[in-house]
This record gives sequence, structure tokens and C-alpha cells, in this order.
Amino acid sequence: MESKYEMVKQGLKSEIIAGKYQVTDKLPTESELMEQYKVSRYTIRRAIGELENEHYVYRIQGGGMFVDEWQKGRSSKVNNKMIGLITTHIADYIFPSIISGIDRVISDNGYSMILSNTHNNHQKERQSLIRMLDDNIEAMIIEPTQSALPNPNRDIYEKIKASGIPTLFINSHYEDFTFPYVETQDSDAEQQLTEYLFTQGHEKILGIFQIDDLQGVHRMDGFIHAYLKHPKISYLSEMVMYQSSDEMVKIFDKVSGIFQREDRPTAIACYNDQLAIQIIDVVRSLDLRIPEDVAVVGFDDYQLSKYIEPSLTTIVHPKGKMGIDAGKLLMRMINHEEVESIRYPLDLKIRKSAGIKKNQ
Amino acid sequence: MESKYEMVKQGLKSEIIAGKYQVTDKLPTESELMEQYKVSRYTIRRAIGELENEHYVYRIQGGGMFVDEWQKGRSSKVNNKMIGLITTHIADYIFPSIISGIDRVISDNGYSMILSNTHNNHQKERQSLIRMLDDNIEAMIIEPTQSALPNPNRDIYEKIKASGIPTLFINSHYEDFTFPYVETQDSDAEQQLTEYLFTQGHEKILGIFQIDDLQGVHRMDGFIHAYLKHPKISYLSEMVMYQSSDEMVKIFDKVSGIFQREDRPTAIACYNDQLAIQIIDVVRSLDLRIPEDVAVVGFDDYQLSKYIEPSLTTIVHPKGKMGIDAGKLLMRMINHEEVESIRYPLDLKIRKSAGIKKNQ
DNA sequence: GTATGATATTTGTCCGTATAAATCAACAAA
DNA sequence: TTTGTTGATTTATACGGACAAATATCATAC
Repeated sequence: MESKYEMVKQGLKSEIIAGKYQVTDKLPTESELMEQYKVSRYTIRRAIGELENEHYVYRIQGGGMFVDEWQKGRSSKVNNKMIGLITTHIADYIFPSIISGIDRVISDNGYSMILSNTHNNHQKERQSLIRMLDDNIEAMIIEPTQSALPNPNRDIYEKIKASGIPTLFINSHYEDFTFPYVETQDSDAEQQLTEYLFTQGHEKILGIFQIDDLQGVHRMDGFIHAYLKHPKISYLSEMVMYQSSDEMVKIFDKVSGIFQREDRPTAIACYNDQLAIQIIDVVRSLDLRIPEDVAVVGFDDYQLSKYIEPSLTTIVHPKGKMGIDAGKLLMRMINHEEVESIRYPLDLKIRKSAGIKKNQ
Repeated sequence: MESKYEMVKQGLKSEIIAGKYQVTDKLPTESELMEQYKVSRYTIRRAIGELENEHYVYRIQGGGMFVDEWQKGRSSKVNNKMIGLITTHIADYIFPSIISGIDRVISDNGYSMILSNTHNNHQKERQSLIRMLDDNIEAMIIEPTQSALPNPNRDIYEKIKASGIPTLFINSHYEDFTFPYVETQDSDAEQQLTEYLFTQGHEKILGIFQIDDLQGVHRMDGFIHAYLKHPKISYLSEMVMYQSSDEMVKIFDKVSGIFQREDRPTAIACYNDQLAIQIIDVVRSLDLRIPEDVAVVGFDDYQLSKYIEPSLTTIVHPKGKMGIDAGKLLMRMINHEEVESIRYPLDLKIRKSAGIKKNQ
């Protein structure tokens, strides 16, 4: 009645329950178990296979077999192969490329994705998070909403952490949580971009940054650091900060005001390409030429940026690659494998909106 | 990436969901499956083993393998308020705008969406459909894949029809099913566009159309009809047809050939803006100027089209509005209200790629 | 017609073997 | 110190074979 594989299974199960092997402990290798129980590899694998299904153990190819969190939520751990994706926007700007990258990886692995967007609004983020948990998704990828502000959804993130649902942040991360993330080195890149403007002979530069997400804060940091390296001109820097909830018209008015002054800046470093494209219109409405009168640089290398007139000098955001890497990392997390966060170094893309070097 | 046992598993699962094997039907024996899939017994047993775990089949020793009641226990389960969206692409071209429109409506109504893309491939469409049914979504929006070709997934669509899952087609529709749809009046629009080229003095026009989806076929129809209204010059029309699976390089070569002739056309009507943008490069590589030597028009009013040089004359596709309407219609369908299909009349957007009227 | 039993069929268990893929540790190179 | 490489270890996939156990089939006896 009792088959060999059942005996092996029961043997291991009772050892786990008895505490001989604690959660995350490594179990003996297959070869060792073969020796111990005097059975073939097939039998061992069959026994472990069932224990895996019952969430007593998990296996890592090449790594070994480990004790799973067998006491936790065995209630509704459905195997629905569904991952949740929460982003601030889904169809605008660089997001389609990121989503596409994620999709490619996860659908190769047989997963579907549920999409939800927050419009950069904490309340909507809360709703999205609750829905996702409700829908019993297996893992999550989240782009933080207003990552530079205190997050009112802390309670939910703590719940997620406790539940053990694999969760990965993209584009930025909330600093008070330890989830892995995939993001860009915004500060270094903006510094590089600002340095480039210096080499083009610009000393008075206006920086316009959205500061309710960390990317914006880091970009602003980079801008400031570039100036700090050139203390002689640092007093010439100027900045406008705004939040995503602000009326953009007011920002444009403020910029307009700055550029009507006698001592107006000669260049503008924008939070991103989307803003840069709008700012170009603002500057032009003052009868100033770009790049001759005012140089403009953006950030992200939006698809349109090389087509607009003049084509935009910017920093290249690895959109698609970031999506693919995020997908791969999440798959690893689902398989209990170790992952390390990624921070991409970014490259400058010189086009025409910041002119070419002038001798002076 | 895809292992043999996974292929067997997916194959059988698809057949069960598609209804080839009904509940309590006997499946082929292991030997037969070994023969059918050309794999060893181990592989068959592993595949069936997983299907057994997922309650798709049950086995009786000596008796055989049978289809389990796989629909039970999931129907009333979690996945309510979830709609499925299947499109040919998700992150390219005009799709983000459509998806965004759909999302706006359904998320207002408390729904989430599951995304899946087919890359315009019937096999992938099949997989997507099966996944959706598997996930027990409440309703579906589908952009047909290669809608001008006979559809090999007819069986699944019939099952969907029978199951009563509200289903809406966008962008096109399969003619042999009676699902509601939201689409554009491509033929009329292309006719209008061609007429416009006539008014610009063009008589020899090359039409390049992708003919494996109905939009392409209708656009071609419109092109032909425009010529039929001007019988005196209709012999001057010329066409290149291709399918999405074709190597685009070959199409470009063919077009190159045509434009190296003495009696080359003076204008090109392209299937869509995406193609038009590529064709412009092809024509330019022959040292021909646009629009002076060759006029080029597209279709869809892709976001980039107004930024490229020269800006593209095209037909405006109501992307966002189509998405919103599709969402609204689907909500009505879920509430068992009557809906009527929508066919949008489209407007011409004159820019610079087809020049301005020459007096002659 | 029904019951019985022999035989064939079909799934269950188990072994040995082989190759691939991932990981890890140790070492070498920069 | 860091980075890349190599080889050993470990799990993953896959094949083929063997026998056991349960069921199905069918001829035979009653």
C-alpha cells in the first residue's frame, strides 16, 4: 500500500514539521537522499515534487532544495500565473516600451498581466493595490506614485511584504521598503547633461524639475552637483520646481517671466522630454530661437524627441531593456531565486536642441 | 524555452478548453499520445500529471484518463470585474491610445484588464483566447488577427459565443461571427484620400496595401474605387500587396524597382503611417524628393506623423475615442443592454507630404 | 442471459542513463 | 578589490525498459 515515494515524502514532511529542517534551510541533495533512502532518483524527485506542490519545499536548479514557508497562507495560494502591473500611466510617453518589454518576458513564461494605472495619484494607487491583492495575483511590478512624498499606502505595502508576494519596483522605489527595484542613475546622468551644457558655453542654466517623484529629485541633485563642481558660476544657476498636481500653465508663466528678463538664462534643463517639448513652445512664443538663443535639453529620449524640430538633446532611458530585465527579475523572484536591484548608467544623446559648441 | 512536456500539456489543455474533449470524455491512452506527440511515456505522464493537479483531468488505473470538471469551482470564484483585451500589438503605433481609452472607461466602472497580444499571429491568438477563458474573465475586447484570412480559431470563437461572454471586436471584425464591433470606414476614407491626390494633379499612383487584415483590404478597395470613378486614368494605377508575414525588405525592393522606371508613379498611397514613414526613406534613397518628386500619404494619423519631415498627409484614426466607445459598449453588454456596432467616418488631415496644389 | 475466468489493455511505480541548464566556489587576470 | 573564467555540483528534462495493479474485453460454461 505504501509506495516508496510516499514513504520518502512522509519522511521528509515529518522532518520538516518536526523542525529538523527550518524554513529556507537547504535539504540534502538528491544524491544524498538516494543514498539515505536507498531508492532511485526518480523516487526522490517524485516525492519532492509532491512536497513542492504542497508548498513544503521549493527547488532552485543548480542551487538545491529548500524548505518553503509551509505554515503560511496555504489557504488560497492559487496557481493562476497572473502578475499585476501598476504604473503611473500606461499608454503615454515611455511606458508602452516598458510594458512591452515586461510582456515579452512574462508571456514567454506563461504568465498574463493585469494592468492598472494610478495617474500619479496616491488614492488611485491604493485602489489599484487593493484590487491586485484581491485578484490573487502571483507577483507584482509597481512603478511608485509620487515616490518623493511620504506614502500614505504604507500599510498596504507592509501587508504585501508580509504576505511574501514577489514585488518589484521599476523606475524608482520607495526608500522605506526593501523591495528590489530596477531604476536609472538619474543624478549622474543629469550631472553629465549639465556638464555638457557647460562645455557648450552655457553658464546661466534654468533647471525645471518635477519634485514629487524621486527621479525628479535625483535629476535636480545632478543639476546642482554639476554646478557645485564649478563654484565660480554656481551663483548663476536657477531652478523652478513643481509637482505633478500643479497647473502646468502656471509653470509656463513662471518660465515665461524668467525669459523676459534682461539677464535671462541661455539654457534650460528639463525634468523630461515631455516637458522639454512643451517648454520649447513656451520659449518660442517669446520670439526666442532654439538653440541659437536658448538651448533646451530633456531626459528619457522619448520616441518623438528625435523627430521634433530641433531634435532634442537628451539622456537615453533604457525603456525596453528595463521592461525585459524587470520581467526576468520577477520570474526569478517567483522561483525564490536571489535577485539584485539594477541601476542603469545612462548615456547622453546629443542632437540639435542644445546647439554645437561656440567659440567665445 | 518551451519544454516538451509543457507543449503536450498546453496542447491537451487547449483541446479540453476548446471543447474537443468534453467533461467525462475519455482522453487518448498514453501510448496513443506518445505516438501523436512523438515523445516518451515519461513526458506524457508528466504533462498529464500537471493537468491532473490543475483539475483538468483525472485518471483511473487500468481504465483510462478522463476530462475533469475543470470549469467548476472557478466560475463563481475570484475573477469578477476583470475584462480581457487581446490586440495584435500592445505598445506600438496607435495601440497605446486605444488601450488607454478602454482603460479609462472600464477602470471608472471598477474593472481591471488583462492584456494579451498576438503579434498578428493566429497561433498566438489561439493561446491568448484560451488563456482568457482559462482566467474566467467577465468580458472581452478583441482586435482580430489577420482578419482577412480564414480564421483557424473558429472553434474557440463559437465556444465564446455559446458561453455568452460579452465580446466586442475593435478595429475590424471577423465576418463570419455576429459579435458587435467598433471600427473605421476605411474604404470611404481611402477613396477620399486618393481623390485628394487626384486634385493635386497626380494620376499615376502606387498603392501599397497589407491585405491580410480587413482594414488593408478595405483601404485597397477605396483606392480602386477612386480610380473607377475616373475611368480615363484608371489604367495608370498600380498596386503592391503584401502580408504581415512578408519580409518588408522585399516590398521595399519592389517599390525601389518601380521608382527606378522612366514612367514611375508620382504618388504613393500607403497602407498606414508606419509603412509611409518607411517608404519615405526608400524613396529618398533613390534621390527623389518628397513631396516635389513623389507625394506620399499614409493612414491612421500616427503620433509621429506630424513631426516627421515632411509632415505626413493622412487619415485621422479616432484611436482614443474608439477605445472609450469600446469600453462603454462593453459595459453595456455586461449589463445585458442592447448595443449597436459603430463605424466611424474618417477625416482627411492634409499636411505636407503630398504637396500643395500645383497649377498645371 | 448471466457468471466466470483468461487475456489484453491501460495506468502506476520504479530503475538506469544521458544531456542540458543553472549555480557555486575557487582561481586567475585586470 | 573587482571582474571574468573554469570546473564541479546540483537540479531539470528526457528517453527507454521493466513489472505491478487495476480495468476492460471477450470467449466459455452454466
